Amino acid sequence: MRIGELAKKAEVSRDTIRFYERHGLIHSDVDAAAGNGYRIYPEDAVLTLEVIKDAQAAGLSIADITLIMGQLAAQTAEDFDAQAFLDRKIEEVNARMQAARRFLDLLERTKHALAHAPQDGLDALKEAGAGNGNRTRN
Amino acid sequence: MRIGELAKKAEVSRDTIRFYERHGLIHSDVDAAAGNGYRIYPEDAVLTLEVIKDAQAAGLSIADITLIMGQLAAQTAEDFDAQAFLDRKIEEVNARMQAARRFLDLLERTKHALAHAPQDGLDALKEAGAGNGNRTRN
DNA sequence: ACAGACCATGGACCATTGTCAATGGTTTTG
DNA sequence: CAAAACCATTGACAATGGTCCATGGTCTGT
Repeated sequence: MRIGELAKKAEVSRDTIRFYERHGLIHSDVDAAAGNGYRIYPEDAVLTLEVIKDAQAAGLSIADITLIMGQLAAQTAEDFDAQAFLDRKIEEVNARMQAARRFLDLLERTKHALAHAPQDGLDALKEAGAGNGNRTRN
Repeated sequence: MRIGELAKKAEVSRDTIRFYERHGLIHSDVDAAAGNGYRIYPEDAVLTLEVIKDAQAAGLSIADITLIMGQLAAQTAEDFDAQAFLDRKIEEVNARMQAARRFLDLLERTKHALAHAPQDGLDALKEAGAGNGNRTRN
């Protein structure tokens, strides 16, 4: 499909697609038959773009995602590196999710505090870390 | 405490603390007694910095965090706005966590695929979205 | 055939989130 | 007391993740 269709389906801008392509995250090839220089993207590019969104939400950089999407394909034998890399990323994402969970709790406590005692909505923030046994410190 | 101590305790750089302060995320006042222009930070700034880290991991921008940390304190009566704002942020964080969870699954499947059949570690990526009933599309 | 929508390429531009360097003063410590 | 470590302020620099613009070609509907 052409870039506009892909952009619409994946709900990203054409420019974003081109940006990702420049960074090796997705690929296309020129429509040789048509000879107009237009690029053709495979159907699964939609899926790829959605995975990229998820990866970004998980806090990974474009560079990381490129490694995962691309370098993994080119496993010549350094699967050790790939495994280690994946393990590191998995840990990172887990850590980030735990932090996000803590923050979500805080937001919710703040919201309820605000609903029940509007005069000091900051109490939840002030007592952050108390009341939830989740925090694993250092 | 002074900036260096805070930086050490919260494990961020002095410059980061100053950056946050310029953006209204944390506050200090000049040590009037000493008269040397040094700034003094309250003890709970350590906690504040940790909350900021969590919030960032949850995907919030400095501007958002500033709103939550600061504007909430100044509830003059527009608690409606504050509630709505919190609700929006809570939803955002939830969405991001779900995305992160999806991506984490993908990473783990990729890892196992790589361990068991090194010749095509990309299979997990290719079948992304299949096999996990989590995805709520559009 | 002509307007309006689409495409490519290249480079400029932007916001966000810091980091670093320069300059000059203060405190601590051996 | 002198060096090392700390502090403040200002402003430049940098990486990341896009977005926008200019230019020029192509396609599609009427």
